[in-house]
Amino acid sequence: MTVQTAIPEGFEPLGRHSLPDGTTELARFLMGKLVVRALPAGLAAGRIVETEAYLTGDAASHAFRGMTARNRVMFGPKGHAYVYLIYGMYFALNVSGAAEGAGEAVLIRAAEPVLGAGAMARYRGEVPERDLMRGPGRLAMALDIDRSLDGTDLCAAGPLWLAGGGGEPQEIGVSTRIGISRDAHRPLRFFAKGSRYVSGPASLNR
DNA sequence: AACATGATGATCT
DNA sequence: GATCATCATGTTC
Repeated sequence: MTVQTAIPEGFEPLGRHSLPDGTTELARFLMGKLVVRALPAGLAAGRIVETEAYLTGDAASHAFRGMTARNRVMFGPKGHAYVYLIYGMYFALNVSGAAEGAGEAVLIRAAEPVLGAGAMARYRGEVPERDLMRGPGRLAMALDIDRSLDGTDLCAAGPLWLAGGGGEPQEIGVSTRIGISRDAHRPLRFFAKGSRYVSGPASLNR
């Protein structure tokens, strides 16, 4: 009989077949799902409350000028982690979304801590619980995510994966994306209306 | 609540 | 050499 770390009910990895085709659909689908991380101190998880889609032909996308060493995961099979360094100090977690061969991904911008907030504080410091995962850089810090997790299969129990979540359905708002200049008008950001755990200016979150 | 600024380094032109 | 899919801290309203 195999002994294995127990995964609590509801935190089991999503099957890849359950991920919708289409990266914009994936960005909507991931709202309310869980990001789960196996940390030395135990499992940590957050309920996703904010995502952004980066699509083919999208000048704001890292894949706009084709595949490079950095963005290669965006061109691989869906449901894998694309992790990159931004502004020289922070990491950001994306989920690859396109059919194999095209380069698309969903940026996970913010989440509501649901498990292991104490473990997250080890990497985030003494900040309000609300701010643990509010923003892509903060979320990556809270879950100790860096480039070593680039390419991780998010549909399998490992260091990092996606789970079903559940809980109350969220009302989803749509807005322009944050922090970009090219193709900035496109309505490709999704957020949980009324959630305190969403990042960005209040004016975008209505 | 809104805005300004500095930190800091890989990546690509 | 310019450009960032950001954050923390500061100032001003």
